[in-house]
Amino acid sequence: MNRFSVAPPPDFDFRATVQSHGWCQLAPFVVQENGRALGWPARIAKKRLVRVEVSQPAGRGGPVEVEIGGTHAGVSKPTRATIEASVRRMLRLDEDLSEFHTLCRAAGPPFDRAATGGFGRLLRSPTLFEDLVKVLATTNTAWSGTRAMVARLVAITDGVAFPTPAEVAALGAARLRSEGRWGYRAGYLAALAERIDSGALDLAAWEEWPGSTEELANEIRDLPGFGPYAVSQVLALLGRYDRIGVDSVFRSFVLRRHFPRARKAPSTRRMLAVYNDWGSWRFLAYWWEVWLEYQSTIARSSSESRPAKK
DNA sequence: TTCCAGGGGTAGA
DNA sequence: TCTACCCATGGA
Repeated sequence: MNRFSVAPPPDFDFRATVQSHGWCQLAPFVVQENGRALGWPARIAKKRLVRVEVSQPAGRGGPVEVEIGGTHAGVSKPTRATIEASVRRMLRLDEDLSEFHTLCRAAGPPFDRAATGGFGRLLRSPTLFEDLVKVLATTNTAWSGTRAMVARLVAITDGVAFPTPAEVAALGAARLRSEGRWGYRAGYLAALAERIDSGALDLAAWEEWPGSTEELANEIRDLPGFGPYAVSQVLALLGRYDRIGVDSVFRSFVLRRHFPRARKAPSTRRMLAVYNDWGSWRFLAYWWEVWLEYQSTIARSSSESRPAKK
């Protein structure tokens, strides 16, 4: 049996999750038209890969269908369990967003639509290591550079699936720089992989962190190359939304949306204060506004490019 | 060639 | 804690 389904929470929306941010565009993810399905090569044993594709054919609230390809034999129960765990992590099927959605309904338009649309689940990678690497690849580079760096990393290591920490560590900083073109980030990437591969850093502890966000943030901040922006992004991927990573997207968006008439850009503190009332849900409130603007941009460009009806 | 991106690091106030 | 400043590097 190479196909099974997973019951999601009633408000789960597959497309909204897949297209929640840029992750679906990064290798080795393959996204089907308009986020209908998401595929990736999954490692089920040291040397064994299968192709996994997930979708939600029945739409919001319907079952998530998981199809496993690239193998003639049926997959074993443990393999299926591994893949289901990955799918749950990536789509955040176990995350409770009811408090955020309650706040969204109370806030009125346009936030109420975040609740009805099942917004708030940011797509993750199968592993936290992969998420950390991808966050590092977003620092101080254009989005096109991020995509290229991640694609080259996959190409020069595993070639198909996202590499393990051991594979990245074995490559070393010099080749990550020369072949991966990770620039000055190459040293950070190699150090991260080595710390995990050697057992000095246990990412499993971060997934189930019992302490405060502050403590977890300090742990992440200890990674070379992870400054305030990257720490906040990782926290959001770990389900902690009380901080907003200040980057060029944040600055330009908040200036445009909340300070349209400002002669000079307000301070970072003033920009962040826009979302203070959202407390532990600041990041999702901010990202919902960004997401709405992005969706309207897409809608506008597609209606402009659509030929006029005769 | 210049400019800048989904910044990081550090010093000094 | 905040600001100013320098640094890095590939791609448009």
